[in-house]
Amino acid sequence: MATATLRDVAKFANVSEATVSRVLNNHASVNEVLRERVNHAIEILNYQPNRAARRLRSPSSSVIGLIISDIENPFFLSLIRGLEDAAYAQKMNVILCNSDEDLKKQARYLDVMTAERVAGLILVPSPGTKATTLRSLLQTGIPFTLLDRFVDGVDADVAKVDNIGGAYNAVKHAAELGYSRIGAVINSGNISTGVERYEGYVKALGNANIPLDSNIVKYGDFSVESAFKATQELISQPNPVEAIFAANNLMSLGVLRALRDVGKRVPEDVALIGFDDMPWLSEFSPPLTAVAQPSYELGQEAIHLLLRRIAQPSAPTRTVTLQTRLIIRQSCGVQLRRNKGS
Amino acid sequence: MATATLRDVAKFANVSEATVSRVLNNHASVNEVLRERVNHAIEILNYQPNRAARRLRSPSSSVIGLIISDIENPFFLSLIRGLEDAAYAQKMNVILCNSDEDLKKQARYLDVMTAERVAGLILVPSPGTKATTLRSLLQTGIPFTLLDRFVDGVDADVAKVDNIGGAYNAVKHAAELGYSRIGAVINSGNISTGVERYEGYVKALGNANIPLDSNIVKYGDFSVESAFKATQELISQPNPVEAIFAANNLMSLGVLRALRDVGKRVPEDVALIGFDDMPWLSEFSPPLTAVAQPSYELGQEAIHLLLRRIAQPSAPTRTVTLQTRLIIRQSCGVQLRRNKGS
DNA sequence: CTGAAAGCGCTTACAG
DNA sequence: CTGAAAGCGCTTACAG
Repeated sequence: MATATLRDVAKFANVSEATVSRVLNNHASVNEVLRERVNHAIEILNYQPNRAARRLRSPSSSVIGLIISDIENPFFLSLIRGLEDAAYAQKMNVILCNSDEDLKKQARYLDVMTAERVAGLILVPSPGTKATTLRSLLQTGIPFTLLDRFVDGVDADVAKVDNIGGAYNAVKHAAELGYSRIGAVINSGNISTGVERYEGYVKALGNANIPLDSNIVKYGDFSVESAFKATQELISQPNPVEAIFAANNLMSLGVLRALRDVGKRVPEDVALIGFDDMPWLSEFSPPLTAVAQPSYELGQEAIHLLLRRIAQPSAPTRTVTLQTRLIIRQSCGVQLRRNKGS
Repeated sequence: MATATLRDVAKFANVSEATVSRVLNNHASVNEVLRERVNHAIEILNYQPNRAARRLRSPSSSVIGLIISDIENPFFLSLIRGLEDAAYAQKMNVILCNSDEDLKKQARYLDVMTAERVAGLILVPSPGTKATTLRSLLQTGIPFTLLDRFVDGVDADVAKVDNIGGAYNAVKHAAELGYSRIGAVINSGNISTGVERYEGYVKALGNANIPLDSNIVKYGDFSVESAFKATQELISQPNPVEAIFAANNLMSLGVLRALRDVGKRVPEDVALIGFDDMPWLSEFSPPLTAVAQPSYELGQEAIHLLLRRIAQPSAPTRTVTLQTRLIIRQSCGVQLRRNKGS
């Protein structure tokens, strides 16, 4: 069943193609009779405008491209949702790709999106994304904003979270609970979130007059497995840690499992504070203390930045930083420590 | 910075547009010298082919559209991953939209996708999707397959899971543990998964000679909140339930919370068996017994079905049904019951 | 208010 | 092996 074209509709309705196009786009005043005839023809022929053709003529598109770095990471779930809701409110559609934290896939999807001539692009850059990559994206002229992570040396809009402050508060809380051997399991430094969360960790230690011991800072990628391994190394240190700061949700899970694996209880033997809250963390045993990110709002903010950029291509770029919130549950050992204190 | 066009490249390289196109598409033998010149020009001008224009001429596309019904539901995470991996292996790109279990959004994204002229479409139909909607999709001639859920009266390829069997095994397990008052919290009947899981529930009760009591079957949508409410109704019944079967992951969470809310312990007071496993269910307190779906494989299967359909548009449609697996942890009360038995 | 015509950026027979 | 030309399905000045 070959799809009908605008020309078919025009013939069927016995009008010019221009008229059909006008009806389609709700243009100016088209005679009511003709409009009816055209709409009738559209219905009969089951006509679907070809967006490719349309875009060729008038490059304004209603679709926003979103490249997420890891669709399997629950952190992105409500972020995507917030982003979509904000887009929807502006009558924009969003299409989503998953780069899988992989530079090659990211490059491919960047190509797909630019070739699709989306109206704008929102990118969560994969680890190791080069400034040059983004600069040549800039060259294509398609408006884009960076989400969650930024890349040094690229002048672009960024919607992110205060990672330094979030990590700082988490580790500060641990210090206030009386822990002084506080280890960290962090995603490695080729991405801004890892760098910043480490910075917050260091800052909090300094503030609490706890010396930084690089032996109890271990790195991984974003995965459960890498955190599992990192934790194994961490706890095999001669001088045992009392608490662990895990730099993201999946890594918290890895830490938890590694601890369990060797029979360490949380928080009795080792306390745990994670970054990223998830809806089901309170159902965990123990309920996990974590730094909650305003992910829904972050998604919304990305849309706002992008829309502003589309409207004013040469306005100065801006970075919007949203605050995090520490949600204290059981894994940090509050209860334990309070009891001890009293 | 206006993006360069193929014509610009042709001029710059001092060749015809046809030649540039041939180089771009790795066509037949182009003189090595010209090829070099063209490639050089492409580099210099930072040329990006306009996919819209290309598609207008030769409608074969390398992108597959995926419409997910709820991006916030973790069930879809590894499903998407499997789907993408399979697509990637075939050099196809997938773009994703979220219909949010909403018929209006679904219609909109269906439009976006068909207008984009994607090579094929994979759809997780939202509740209440009409057969007529899908039939007119069929009319457009764009190949599509249904994923996870099917719609009666539509002759299309379907990749799904054995929901009846999965629910049956879950409830059978409960019965074997000695529970006879087994309630259910199920997503309502306007979508195939809900219908089938209910069917499995009924079948298992029948098999165990437990009379079906419609007072302890409560309905909701897919959300935590709806399951929370449904559970409140359920446990306010005069004759209390001993176990609850929850028809999906988010609903399990809702059941758990509602039970906690009134101080009921799981599994001591009420046992719980859910549908859908999640990577972190074993970290729950108690670890949740659940029906695991092979979601990664399900995603892969959808791609295979679609690719076959694209290759052979008029081949008979098929339904591929994957088996589930019951993962027994603590929430069903195995331990409890075993101890009691011994 | 409506139509004829040009053109968006490509690809592909058709000649040569 | 290469180029001139037609055309994919639309939209938008330009006339009238």
